[in-house]
Amino acid sequence: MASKDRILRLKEETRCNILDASLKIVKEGGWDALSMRKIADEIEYTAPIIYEYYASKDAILMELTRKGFLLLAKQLEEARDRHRLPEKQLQAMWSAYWDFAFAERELYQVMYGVRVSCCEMAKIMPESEMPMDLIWDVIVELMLPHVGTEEEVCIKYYTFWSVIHGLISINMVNRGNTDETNQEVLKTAITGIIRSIKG
Amino acid sequence: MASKDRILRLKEETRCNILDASLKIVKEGGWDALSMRKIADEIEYTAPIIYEYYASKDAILMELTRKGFLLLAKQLEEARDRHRLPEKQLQAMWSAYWDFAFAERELYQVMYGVRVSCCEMAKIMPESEMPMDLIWDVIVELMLPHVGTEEEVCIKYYTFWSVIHGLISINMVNRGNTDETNQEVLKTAITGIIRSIKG
DNA sequence: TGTACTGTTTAACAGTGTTAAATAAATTTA
DNA sequence: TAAATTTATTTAACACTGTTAAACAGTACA
Repeated sequence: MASKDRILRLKEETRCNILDASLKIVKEGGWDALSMRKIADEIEYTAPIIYEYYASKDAILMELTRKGFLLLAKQLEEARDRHRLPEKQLQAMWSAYWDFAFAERELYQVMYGVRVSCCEMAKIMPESEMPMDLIWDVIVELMLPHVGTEEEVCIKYYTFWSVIHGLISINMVNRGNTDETNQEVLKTAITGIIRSIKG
Repeated sequence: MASKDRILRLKEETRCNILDASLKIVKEGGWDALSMRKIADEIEYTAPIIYEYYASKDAILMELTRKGFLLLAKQLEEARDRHRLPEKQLQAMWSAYWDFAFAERELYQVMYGVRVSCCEMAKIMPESEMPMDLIWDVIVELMLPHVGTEEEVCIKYYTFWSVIHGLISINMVNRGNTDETNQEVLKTAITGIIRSIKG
């Protein structure tokens, strides 16, 4: 009867190995490199065996996503418990959130649907800078008569873009908020930043 | 010799048809549904013909990305030209940016690497709400003694999250900013929002 | 008319997720 | 212990993916 336990333990271990192997492959070659056969190679089995443990590739991604959220929650709690005042807590928590995103970059990607540049050279594409340039100019004008340094304008620009792009991403990937909430968030953020630019 | 022109015109048209067909397929079934054979079906050719016009599938995505940036830039310009004051211009431009993202949702996705929930049920996963709950609570506490409504807290939360998630996405998908710039943007935004919460 | 060239398709390769059938190993039963 | 049954694992296959090479058709030119 103890052998039943041992077998169950072994099964649980393989289940875990599959996740570990997946993450390893992704860390080495990105999410596109992840395939059932490569996972099988890594755990020294053949592909169909994986289906004894997970119903599909999606189920594996799902489990990794779940683990990601759990880990993030844990780190947020730890950050919170390092402080007493709510404002300090919030600051520490968002800082922990930021650190998590880059320490566990692959998990964050699958958790929030951030795809790393589908066509690699999108960054070398001059057209991709046109929207930025247009808005950049208006920010510069808004700061007049003070002539902002490149760094200053850059910070303003990215603050704007982050709010908008973040809100858009969240609405696209997850269920969306109500339209009113979105507009409220946008209005609050944008007018806030504009005020901060004008001093 | 005019026939040469006609043939060139036809080629240009097919080049364009390929893009149109691609976008149509994506709008109907999402980016995963896009395949060379389906594009070929749509333009009533066989798959290898596409390689006479685009070097690879990636090249097609790239061209769509380019068109996206051009369209976005155009709409930003139009928004700007509807106003005179820089602050009004900025507001209109970001509003146009927002509208573009959802009017041309597929283009926005390929432009900025926003993948729509890889494993569809991530939203039904209770763990995915743990990080939000943790931060939610601290925001509520920060607002004390005023007891915020659900809507109020929600707006604060999403304002925070948008800034952070937006900045993270941008850094992951494109080339990153310098660390100092990131930290500056983060600090500015977070302290700003915290201040606005405390009134 | 025959030759070169261009447009287009068929066939194939290597890869993907996934499933069904075949086989090997272990366990239970007689 | 030997046979029967169950479990673990693999091989083979299907339908799909992007991509390429070879075959075929059609047009233009000599």
